[in-house]
Amino acid sequence: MDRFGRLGHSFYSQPTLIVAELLLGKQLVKVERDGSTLSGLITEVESYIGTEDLACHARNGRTERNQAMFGKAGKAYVYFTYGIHWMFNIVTESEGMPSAVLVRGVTPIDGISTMRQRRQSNDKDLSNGPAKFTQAFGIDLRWNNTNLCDPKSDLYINDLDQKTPMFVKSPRIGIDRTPEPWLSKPWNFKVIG
DNA sequence: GCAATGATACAG
DNA sequence: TGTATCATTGCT
Repeated sequence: MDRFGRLGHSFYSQPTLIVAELLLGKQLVKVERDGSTLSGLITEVESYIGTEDLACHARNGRTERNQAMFGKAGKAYVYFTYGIHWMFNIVTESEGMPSAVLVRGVTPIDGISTMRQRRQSNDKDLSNGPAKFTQAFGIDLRWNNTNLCDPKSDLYINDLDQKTPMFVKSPRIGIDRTPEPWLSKPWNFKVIG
């Protein structure tokens, strides 16, 4: 599982759009308390870049909710929204520059039976959305600020040493009230097929 | 097309 | 302290 190695801080500290593109096709892994493993290949990501980006949660500066984004690259920023859903982001750039990549979908690889238990859906809808994915993987506030680079952390991303798959760029999803030019920035990357 | 469901942010 | 909003999902 860990054969190709966990991605480290130097990977995540690259410019956000670079990290976002390179994350496509990488293997997101979570080790459960019982020792079993959940994993999936990242299929869709979205970038939120700094205080200038008016769609980014850090647009109004640091708050209790978004403080993880101001931390080191490679840490998780997890937040609750719509009263129901958890969202999982990976912090990018240098410390103090609040930017992150939202994981919006993965293709399940390991632990599919666990994902089926946690979600009541057909296999197609197991993890093909930002909150579907966190529910399938059991990710919530407890993973906020988790350092994905730490060899001891139960959540990390594995470099499979594969070429970045073909993908399309689109405007970001669900940010309708964001003013231009940020509304139209093609910062949603989605693998084709 | 819209309800669910509650934390967050900001106005007053 | 009140309330509009929300980086969504699932059902009608």
